[in-house]
Amino acid sequence: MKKGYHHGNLRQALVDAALELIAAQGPNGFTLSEAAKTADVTPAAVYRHFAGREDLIAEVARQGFDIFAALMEFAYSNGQPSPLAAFEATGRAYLAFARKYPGHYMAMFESGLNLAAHPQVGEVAMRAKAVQDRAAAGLAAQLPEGRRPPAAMFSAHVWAMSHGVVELFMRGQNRSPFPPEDLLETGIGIYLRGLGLLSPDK
Amino acid sequence: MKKGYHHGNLRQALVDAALELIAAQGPNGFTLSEAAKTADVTPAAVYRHFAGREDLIAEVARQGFDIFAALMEFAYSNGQPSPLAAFEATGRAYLAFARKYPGHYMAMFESGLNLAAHPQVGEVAMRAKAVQDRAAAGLAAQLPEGRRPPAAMFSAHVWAMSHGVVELFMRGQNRSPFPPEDLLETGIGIYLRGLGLLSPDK
DNA sequence: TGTACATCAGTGAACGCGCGTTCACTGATGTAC
DNA sequence: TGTACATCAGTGAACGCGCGTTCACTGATGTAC
Repeated sequence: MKKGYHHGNLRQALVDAALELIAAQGPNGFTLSEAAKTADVTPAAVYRHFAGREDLIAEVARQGFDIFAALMEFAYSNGQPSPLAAFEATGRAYLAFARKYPGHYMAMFESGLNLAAHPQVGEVAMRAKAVQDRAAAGLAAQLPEGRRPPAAMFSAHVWAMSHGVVELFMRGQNRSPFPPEDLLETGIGIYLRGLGLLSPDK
Repeated sequence: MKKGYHHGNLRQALVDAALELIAAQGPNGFTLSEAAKTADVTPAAVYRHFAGREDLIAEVARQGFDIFAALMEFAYSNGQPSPLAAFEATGRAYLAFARKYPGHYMAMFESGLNLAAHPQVGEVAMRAKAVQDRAAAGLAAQLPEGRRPPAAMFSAHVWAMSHGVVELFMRGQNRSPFPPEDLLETGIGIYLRGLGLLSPDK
């Protein structure tokens, strides 16, 4: 990390501080002042780099969606080696992201950030969502037309279960005898079998 | 509503005020002072009925779990007329509760309330969870033993999808072409088909 | 029924606190000559 | 290379605010005689 002007990379240092605080205390426990203190800087210094508190959270979320989109792209890898394998990989990537980047995840999905008020964030979020949709559509295309659910519905189901597993069993105080990763893997497996995309005896 | 002593039912009036504020501004937007003001009372008056801010939220959550448990009991109705019908009814009840009692739902699942620190709340929460588990177990019992997933896993899957649908598509800013109720109904339907509990051609 | 008294729900003022934000400033860095 | 100057990242003090909580109080209600 190069030390440039006074602090060097204060902007990113503040984002990192916010991430740490959000991960530790939740998206609403974090304060601008505390982030500044964590970065060894006066609260006023924050305003050289961000319009205010909300703008800082938005940047955290934006970086999160960016990483998330890249991870999903990588997992999906254009549907290779098969639509099914690619789809399952995105499911695993979702949970891996939530586990590895808890601060980002909370800023993205639990901070109540208004995406419409931050178009640049919304744009990156859309990019990530597009990967999920593509993965779902690719898999749905394997079904005979008559019994093919709309890809948007398909995608929503899987997203809902993924998000639910994260919120309830990875973040929350709810205990399950099964690790979140296993829960999601088996849950999606059963769901795909219901769609006829997995053989019933697997 | 009887007017008893000075205010009458200030305790419940405060709970109701909190519910209104939580539903409007989220579980962390609510403040003790604002709740007092909404109930036309000085903030200090709150301390005649609650130990503090957290205790008030806990009571909101407790009442929520109470209503929730009753609703689930009613929907389940001891597995009548059939395990499948009863199970599906609990799924619908979950979403109906989230829609009809948003303030309660948020206090219960989004406030970050520490259940361990409020044993009486945890107890009622457990009671609600027990209904879900019973519904899942009853349905799982219909499967041949070899291909029967643990009821706890089964239950977790459905809970995760339900919670995910609420958070993403009922509360959140995410749009789906399908109403949350339809999303959950179809999602659970496909899942049950995957378990072999619904015929594949329904 | 009427009076004196006890209770205790709610008041009003005050507290210390940390918050987000502003502003004039200062002093380290980069640049022109 | 050295000096004078411009830039602008971060400082330090101050602000108004609403928060949760405390405390001595008051006055409406319930009760004993």
